[in-house]
Amino acid sequence: MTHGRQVPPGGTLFHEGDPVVSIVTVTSGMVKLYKLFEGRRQIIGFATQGRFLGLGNESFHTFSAEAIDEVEICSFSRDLFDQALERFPQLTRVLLERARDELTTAYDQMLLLGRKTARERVASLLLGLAGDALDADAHTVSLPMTRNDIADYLGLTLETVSRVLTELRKQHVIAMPNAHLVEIIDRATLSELAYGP
Amino acid sequence: MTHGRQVPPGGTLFHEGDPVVSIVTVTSGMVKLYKLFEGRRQIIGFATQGRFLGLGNESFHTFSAEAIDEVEICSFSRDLFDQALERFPQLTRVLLERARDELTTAYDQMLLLGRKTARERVASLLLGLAGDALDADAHTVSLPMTRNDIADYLGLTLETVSRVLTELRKQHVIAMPNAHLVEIIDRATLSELAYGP
DNA sequence: CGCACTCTTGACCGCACTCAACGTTGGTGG
DNA sequence: CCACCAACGTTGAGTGCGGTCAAGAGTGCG
Repeated sequence: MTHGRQVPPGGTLFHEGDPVVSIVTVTSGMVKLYKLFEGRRQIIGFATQGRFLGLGNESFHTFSAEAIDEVEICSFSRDLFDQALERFPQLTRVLLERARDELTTAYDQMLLLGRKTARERVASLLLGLAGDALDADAHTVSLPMTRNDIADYLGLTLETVSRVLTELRKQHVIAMPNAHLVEIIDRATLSELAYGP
Repeated sequence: MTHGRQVPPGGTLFHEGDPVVSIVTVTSGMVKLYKLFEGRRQIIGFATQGRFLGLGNESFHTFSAEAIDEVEICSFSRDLFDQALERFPQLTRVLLERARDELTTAYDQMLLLGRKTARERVASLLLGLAGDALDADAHTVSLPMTRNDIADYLGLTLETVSRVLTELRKQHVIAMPNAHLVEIIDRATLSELAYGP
């Protein structure tokens, strides 16, 4: 069966280790995907409109998923999904391409987590979200997640995230109309921080 | 065309950004896969026997690959690979499954890089390599790579890696017949460090 | 209004990094 | 065969970036 659903902020879609009973796609809103270890949390990605959670065919979820704001999702039962794969073999290719994309971003994130400074990490996030936006070169970036979420995504603490944002603001690299909206003022500086010269 | 080749230690298989001209699998030896940023290096994985480098169909390599010890590889031309995908559609499924596996390990590594201490990172590496070994529960782990390679894989410095290994040795968690061979003595402690209780 | 939650800012701390010296090992050529 | 050297690994001393702890300032909701 296919089936739409609303999930309120903070609502759980599934947990790591849960058996995969249905394939989920995000219709609107933002979902955080994370893993836990000894009370510590690593957010491995933020999923927005159009994103598959998982790539089908796995038995258990390898991460947890939780709504950040009001989220709409669409679920297919595994059976239906598997039937679709039988009927439209091309679909496997599409999934493979998705997997490739996710691997590429995962590798980029490993570089960030292993080798970038706090400033560079925040700059990378801002440009990453700016690029994700529908309007490709948007000057404003929305940050619906909390500072804690950002920290757990970037391998930092919420205080460090806050300090870096303040610093970038004072240096007129960004402006912040409010705590969850960033205007990119000096994209060149941000880009050099995130990706080098 | 398909085509086997030997690569000496330190030899380059390809660089990040190079166009993908052939699909490469590792036949023997160990290859390090890495990305560079501003002179810093992040090793995203070590590939051993049987591993595909890349998952076909991408235009450019997303990481560099370099031999650690004496390596044998087998390359297929892209054309041949694409033909095989046409003829044996099931192959796409196999690739998708590989991609899933690599994503799972990438997510685990993101947790490690973002949220684990130096001790926990080294313990994770040792148990990871022990699990990779053909003999599943081998209690000796081979470390053909340098301390620098290990550091760049774990998001640490070579000095920290060396210090942690020394510490684990002094605490009789491991023994080291030589610098590139580790005997696991207290697997329980190692496992608790790496994966929690 | 009051409570709870988030964000910001400050003071201090500590884990891992940096810099430096020394030890070990393996390869090379006299 | 051994002296030399370069690469790698280990260890020590000191530093600093980001973490921890704590206080205060918004902000939104019942």
